[in-house]
Amino acid sequence: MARRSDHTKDELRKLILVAARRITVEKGVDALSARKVAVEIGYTVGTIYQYFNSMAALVHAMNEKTLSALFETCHGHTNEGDPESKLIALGLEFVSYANAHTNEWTAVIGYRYKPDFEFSEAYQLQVAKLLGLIRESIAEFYESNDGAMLEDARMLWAGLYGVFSLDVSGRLGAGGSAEAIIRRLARTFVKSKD
Amino acid sequence: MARRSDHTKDELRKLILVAARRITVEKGVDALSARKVAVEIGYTVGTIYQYFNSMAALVHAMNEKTLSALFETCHGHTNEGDPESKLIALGLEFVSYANAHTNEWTAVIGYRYKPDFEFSEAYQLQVAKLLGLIRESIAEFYESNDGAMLEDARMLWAGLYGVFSLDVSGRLGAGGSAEAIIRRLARTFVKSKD
DNA sequence: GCAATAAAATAAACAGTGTTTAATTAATGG
DNA sequence: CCATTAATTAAACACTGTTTATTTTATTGC
Repeated sequence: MARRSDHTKDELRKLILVAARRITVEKGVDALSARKVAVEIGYTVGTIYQYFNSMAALVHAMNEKTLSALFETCHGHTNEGDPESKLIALGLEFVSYANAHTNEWTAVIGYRYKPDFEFSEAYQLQVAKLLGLIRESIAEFYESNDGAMLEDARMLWAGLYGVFSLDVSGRLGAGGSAEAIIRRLARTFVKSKD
Repeated sequence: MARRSDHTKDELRKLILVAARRITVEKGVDALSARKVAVEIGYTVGTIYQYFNSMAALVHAMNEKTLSALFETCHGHTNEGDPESKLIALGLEFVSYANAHTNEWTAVIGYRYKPDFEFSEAYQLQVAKLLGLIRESIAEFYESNDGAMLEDARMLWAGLYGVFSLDVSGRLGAGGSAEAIIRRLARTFVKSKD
């Protein structure tokens, strides 16, 4: 069997990504392998490599979609009230998404790319969009074109990132709750702006 | 060759850990394997498994030592001045350690244990000690036995953790500097306490 | 419609991985 | 010195990512 035309290139690419996601969701990103994907879609390993140069590239593409899904979930749900409420709402959305999609999220924050791996434009855009959500929620503290806003947003992003990294990997330690920390983070930040 | 007595059990355990660290430092934790360790110390794979139940257990033991080394580096260097200075000093020590020992640190924050893996007492103690450093640096804001101190310390720990997770894995994004974020984090926190 | 070309898929291989097993050898206790 | 016990090995199993040559099909030009 060779050069079948069961699927167009686009379809096949999508098939691969869907299968990779299913495996990741069910068994975790460590259980993801080219052969398993191939079997699931009824092709062989070689075909996977025609569409993705490496497993890292496949994971990367999958992760980009995960980020995009997170954005779509949060977008809109976090635009009401004062900055503190908005920040908390956003943070809690993040964490609840991370917990509802543990394995996918573990892939996003935990997959170790080789040092020379280059993140795609599309991927970086998704990250920027999430950062944008944070910026929106704190915008009223700044005049337009205030560089401090971006830096504060980055700080908050790092804070949130730390929380759900620790949370998802079970490293928060006894007694620490992601929700409590996020509330405190938002509270602290807003207070500092008085 | 079997049952040699070239080394005592303790020596051998240490040999394994040292070799594992060398490989991790030089090539990264992804290049670490039981066989490579075995070759480096002149034994075979099976022997490694007599001392560690799994690769995860070996990495875990190595990581514990990395945390301990970080603590020793930071301890003492961060006890002068106002809380903001202390916090910044501590954060910068963390990040500079992480950058000077990228591969070891990547192993600490990036190694994915299986969901049922249990962290050792000793390991959790090391984490607690680092958290303790943060608590010390902010202690003067609280009366003794104030539960808020622990929660604030956890929040700051999450923030720092986020910063060097993003930093070490190159995900801070263009223009973001770990140092700048840490300064801002400390500044923001202290300001919220006015 | 048919031959030449290009493209997609496969099969098979390579060198490695974590982990387990039985067999072997050496040190130890009597 | 001999039986026992414990440490070490060798070998195997079922995987992994990745690359290669080969096969088969679809597409193109005539």
